[in-house]
Amino acid sequence: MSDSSHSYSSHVEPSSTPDNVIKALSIDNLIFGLDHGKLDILLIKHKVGISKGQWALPGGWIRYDENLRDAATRHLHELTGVTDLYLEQLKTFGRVDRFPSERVVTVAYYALVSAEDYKVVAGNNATDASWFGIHELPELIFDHKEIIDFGIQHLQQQVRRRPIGFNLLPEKFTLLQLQELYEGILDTKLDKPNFRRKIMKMNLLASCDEKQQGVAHRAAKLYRFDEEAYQALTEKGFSFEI
Amino acid sequence: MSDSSHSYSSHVEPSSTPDNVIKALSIDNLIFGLDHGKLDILLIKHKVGISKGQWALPGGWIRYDENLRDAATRHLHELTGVTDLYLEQLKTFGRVDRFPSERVVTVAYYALVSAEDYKVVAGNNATDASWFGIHELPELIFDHKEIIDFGIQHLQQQVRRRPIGFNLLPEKFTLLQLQELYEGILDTKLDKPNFRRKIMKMNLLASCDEKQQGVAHRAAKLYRFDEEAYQALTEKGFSFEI
DNA sequence: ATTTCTTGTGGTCAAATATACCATATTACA
DNA sequence: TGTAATATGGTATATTTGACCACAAGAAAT
Repeated sequence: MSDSSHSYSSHVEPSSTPDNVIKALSIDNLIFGLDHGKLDILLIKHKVGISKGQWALPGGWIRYDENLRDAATRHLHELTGVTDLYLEQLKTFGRVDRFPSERVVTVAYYALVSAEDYKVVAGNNATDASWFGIHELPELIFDHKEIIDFGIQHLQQQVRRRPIGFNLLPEKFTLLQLQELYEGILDTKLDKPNFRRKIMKMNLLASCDEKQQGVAHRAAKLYRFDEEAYQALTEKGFSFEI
Repeated sequence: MSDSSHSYSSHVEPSSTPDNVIKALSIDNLIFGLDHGKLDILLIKHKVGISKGQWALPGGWIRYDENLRDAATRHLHELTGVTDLYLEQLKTFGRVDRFPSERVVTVAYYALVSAEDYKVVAGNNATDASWFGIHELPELIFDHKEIIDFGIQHLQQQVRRRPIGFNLLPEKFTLLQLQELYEGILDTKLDKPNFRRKIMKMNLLASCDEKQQGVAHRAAKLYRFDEEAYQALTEKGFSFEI
């Protein structure tokens, strides 16, 4: 691994900062996962630096010849093993005193994943990587708690207007799982028959012609999100809303 | 004026870049105005540097001891004379090749103003500053056109969900002005009676107990946006939607 | 004073949507 | 075979949306 892949936990010793990165500019990733209806966030522990041993969002420096999203993807992979997921820009955080002793502005990215689909392992620059419930977060470095709070608020708004919630579920899911997802994120109770009708009327779900296995009651049908149908509808001016 | 207030047009000669700023990180402001129902953007011409004589979004470097929004506000003031307005973060643009010869990431901010309320003058580091209709934009430096395109799309989405459109109007306005504003931004035609009812039902407008002056027809009532009422409603879970 | 023109304002009605609640079908498992 | 949990369909009512009509107001021109 080259020097420039060091996560920024090493940055607090200036001499160890790789010189092919943009100083004063970093990336932080906010990865949401869903575990039994509970919203989780992926955190890592830095291996070295002032923040060694402390929990943090997975992130690090940006290389001179690297686009922002590429840097985000790379750090996520190197720190947690998570790959193949689409990161969306959240916001840039730049309070003068957010980083100790130096001025560092960070661009935050976020994504939603099905926790069970992603194996999480501590990468080369992390001693630990794991999921935390949003109500059981440990102490975090810098302004990472602030980034998380902003991200949760953002998620609650976005999930109602864009079909991003599906990313939190496994590829095949039941309508009840989907409903519980929305109830979890939005912190409300929804009427089952009405919810089903609303979703089905959108024509965004494709039936898998399969049923749940091994449940102690009537098995539910499995559906998957039909990305193509969504694209087609979007071009016709369709707008998702829950 | 101190060195650090130089807009980044001077940055292309490295030796002239002030050293109390964060290199590789800049600000750009996207200021929307409304002129006779036409959406405008505020542009400036840099006084020096490689982009001298070319139109650009008003922006520049960020000082080490300066928060992002403060930097945005400062540059806007120094370049155009515009002051007292609330800038919102839009997005960060960081394509590797967006800036010539160096790697510069820029944080874009945006705001909406009533064009007639703001006198625009070229500041110390600009030879020119003026409004351009979004369909009559001149050639722009770097990726500023891309920033504008993203901003317009963002505006069209936001204007329907947040009462930000009012910022484009004078303090006192008529309902027809407001309707034309929405028709202009959203590029649609709206039914007058229905629009009025929808707006009035929100209880966000306070009557000024005044009427239009000097018009060749029945004078319309003047209203103003009731910021306090909006705050109160928001806390009760009200959500603005057009 | 009357006309004229543009805009403000109110009404209505059908269609679409949201919401609440009831009832029943299905099926894995004990 | 029963039971429990879930899927699924029905329906009646309130609310919202969208389209359209008609007329009142009032400033200016004649």
